[in-house]
Amino acid sequence: MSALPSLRQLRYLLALAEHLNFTRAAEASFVSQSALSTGLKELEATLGVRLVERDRHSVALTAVGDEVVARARQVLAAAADLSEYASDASRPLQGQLRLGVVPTIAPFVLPRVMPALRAQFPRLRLALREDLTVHLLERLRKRQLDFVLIALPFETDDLRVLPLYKDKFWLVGLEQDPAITGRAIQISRQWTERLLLLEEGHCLRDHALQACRASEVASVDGIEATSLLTLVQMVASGMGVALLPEMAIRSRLLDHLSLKARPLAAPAPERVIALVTRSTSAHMTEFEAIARVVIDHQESEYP
Amino acid sequence: MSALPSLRQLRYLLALAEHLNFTRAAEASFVSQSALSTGLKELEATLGVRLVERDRHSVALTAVGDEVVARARQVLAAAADLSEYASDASRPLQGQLRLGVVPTIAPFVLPRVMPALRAQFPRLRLALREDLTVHLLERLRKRQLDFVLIALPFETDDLRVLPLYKDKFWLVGLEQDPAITGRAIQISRQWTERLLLLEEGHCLRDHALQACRASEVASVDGIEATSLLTLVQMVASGMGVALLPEMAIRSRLLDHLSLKARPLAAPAPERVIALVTRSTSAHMTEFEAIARVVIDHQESEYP
DNA sequence: CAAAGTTATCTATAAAATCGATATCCATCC
DNA sequence: GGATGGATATCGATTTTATAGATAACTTTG
Repeated sequence: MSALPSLRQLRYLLALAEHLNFTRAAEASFVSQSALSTGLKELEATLGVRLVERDRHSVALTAVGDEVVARARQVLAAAADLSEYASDASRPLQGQLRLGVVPTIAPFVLPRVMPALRAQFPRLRLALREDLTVHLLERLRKRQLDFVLIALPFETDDLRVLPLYKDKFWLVGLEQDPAITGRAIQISRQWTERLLLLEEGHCLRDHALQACRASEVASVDGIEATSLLTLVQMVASGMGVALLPEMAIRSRLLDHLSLKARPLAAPAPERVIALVTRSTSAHMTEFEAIARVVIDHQESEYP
Repeated sequence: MSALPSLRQLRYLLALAEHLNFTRAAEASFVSQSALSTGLKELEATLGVRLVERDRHSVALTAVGDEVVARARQVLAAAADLSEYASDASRPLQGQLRLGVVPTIAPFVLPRVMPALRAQFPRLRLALREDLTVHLLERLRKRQLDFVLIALPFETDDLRVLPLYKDKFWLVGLEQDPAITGRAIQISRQWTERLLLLEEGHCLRDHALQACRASEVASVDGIEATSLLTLVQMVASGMGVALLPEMAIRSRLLDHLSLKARPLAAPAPERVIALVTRSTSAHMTEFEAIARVVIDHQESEYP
């Protein structure tokens, strides 16, 4: 078996992959251009394969280089997590951690979970970030976040995913909407054609489409909502119906809006709330603890 | 954030964890004892934490040390996989790979799968190893195996698990056994009390017990079989009944034995055949390819 | 065709890892 | 109690590795 590359060499490779320029990559790594150049040359020698094409005037990764970069990221992240774990090991459940939450979960989960966490782990500081799933997962991989609370199904490849609980979708429309009758609603053209959606990028949009077994819905005049709040407002002004997660309904989002909400007939489509972290995260203790608290503090008020 | 440890230091730590003796760990790492000693001291300095207790006359890992060792293993395995990937990248689907298969799967899957693999990838050499699940997974983690074919459910934490297909359990007993009647058998005391099992360690034993919703079964005179073949022979000599995977039945294991086999009533207990590898494996292409072939060559003969 | 920008290479130097020898510690044996 | 064997830590010298700075070679741009 060939010798292992050094972590330093892998760092150089990442810097180069980011800047695609030896000089600037060297600056970013706080070494001279020549150091980075020889470092990379050695890396290619140890691996016995060309990682970057330096033809003409531009630097580009080879196909193998691309994959090696991805793997190098993992190796370095795991090493950094090891280091972080070791430094923090003596004092768990305190210090600052960074939690990302998707906008279609945050407003319904955080108001209950955050106070509970503060009460249970007074020395734990959680920095919050609200963003789309893809962005959160990207930051998680880059070690800019420690945990992420999202809704499955979602592609999470090599991450540690802990499903917490299910969250069914309900149909929401005007009180007088004739398509919304009975105790449980069947999927029907009567309302899927009037389905309002969040704009592209929100997982809830995709989940709603999956629920209707449609990849495309003729969105009403091409208008899409930018948040659950605006989505509800659009329903309230009679533009159509929407599929909302049960946790949103239970949070009294619809109060004073002359809307009605009904569960969907079995098998009711649902999303799964899950907590995600890197599989090498330094904070598995906190991960488990937060998961526990989120599970124990689900919305329980009925509308 | 603190600096990263070097891979060399992590290797020293692993050697020390294995030998629990600086001198011998140094020998195993082909360096002098002083090199390993200072290397380890530096590692503890970078991480800012004590990893080994050197009190009295013996060396022992601290709690943090234990976890760091586990993480170091991952980091080094990922780095080695990166290296292996890069070296092999130019020529996939050839060369030697090592596949582990559990004894309760191997005889029914390999006779079909191996020829198919040879036909499809003539330049791929597969070294085979038959062993219990725990041993196979251990070897997989140590990079002594590349892929492992096992039956779920099984604890596989950070490994990459690809479920392939389901394999239902059938009840097998003497042809004249009165407990085996009708088209689908219910779970009943009538036969669970006479259930014969493989010896401790075989996943099939645990799966059979789960199927009967019992953690303990009064094994007949404490006698347990060491392989599926001997298990069947024990059933044939009237010692009791057994739960066998459908793939075993389909493989004509029972021919000429005056035994009968019946499926269990829904929800029929089943195991899931799965292919497993390290999440950082250098051979994802081959992993997918082998998975495909295994799926495409299930047993299809009915008994 | 010069200017600006890029990467590779060379040399000297600085940093690190390593070795071999030795100091130190500790349990045990006599 | 003192010698002994087996262990780890430390020291100084040496080798190996990484780095900076200068420069060459090359490309694109103006």
